[in-house]
Amino acid sequence: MEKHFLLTVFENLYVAFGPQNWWPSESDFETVIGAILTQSVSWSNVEKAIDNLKKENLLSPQSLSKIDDERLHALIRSTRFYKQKGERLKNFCRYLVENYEGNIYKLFDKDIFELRRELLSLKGLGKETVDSIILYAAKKPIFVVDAYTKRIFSRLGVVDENLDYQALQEIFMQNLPHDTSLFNEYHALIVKLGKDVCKTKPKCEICPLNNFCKYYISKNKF
DNA sequence: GCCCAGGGGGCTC
DNA sequence: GAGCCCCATGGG
Repeated sequence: MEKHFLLTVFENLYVAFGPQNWWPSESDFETVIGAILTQSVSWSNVEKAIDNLKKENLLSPQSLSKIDDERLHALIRSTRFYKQKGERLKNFCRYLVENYEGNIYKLFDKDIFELRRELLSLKGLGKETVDSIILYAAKKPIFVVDAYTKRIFSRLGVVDENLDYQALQEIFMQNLPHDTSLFNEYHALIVKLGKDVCKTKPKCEICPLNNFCKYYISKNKF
């Protein structure tokens, strides 16, 4: 793959959809909470939960680390696996309070890969969630991979559809400048394209990438 | 009624 | 390491 290709795709998406303004939140701590709550659920479900937490003044590491389970479950029920997610939130907040005085910037103040390893060691934080936290909350340049990334770029014919997370991430990291705002906008645009166009049943007619998508050129191949 | 979301963990083989 | 199941709401 030519290095220029990934930038060309980005430019086409940006022209078509414009800036996505991720991550929608009032604070970097809120971004972390959103990253955990949005695991396998649409963002509209997450907004309700975050609004609930705000209304009750609970959106802080100190409050969430010691909140009653039943109460938390009720507030974040809209985010699907709410018992698991409740525990994940409390786990993270407890860790933050005990090790960093509840200050995420003290947690973030380290090398990008050291931070990644540390976050990955926390239960309930996998690769995608951790990379989202690093990119959108800590604002360090790491490329976030998700199911849409795999689906879209394998259909474009530039990556193997069986590549794992790490391999796919390396392709983007090796072929793009390590720029936080580029990675921010690129991932958001991929999600936008995935949601609106490139679903299981794609709408190739309205896809801004259709002139170089192999799926579009020979549909019966897939 | 169906489908699937801005995943991760645990288990089996 | 891959394949499967579990979790368990809401919008189209």
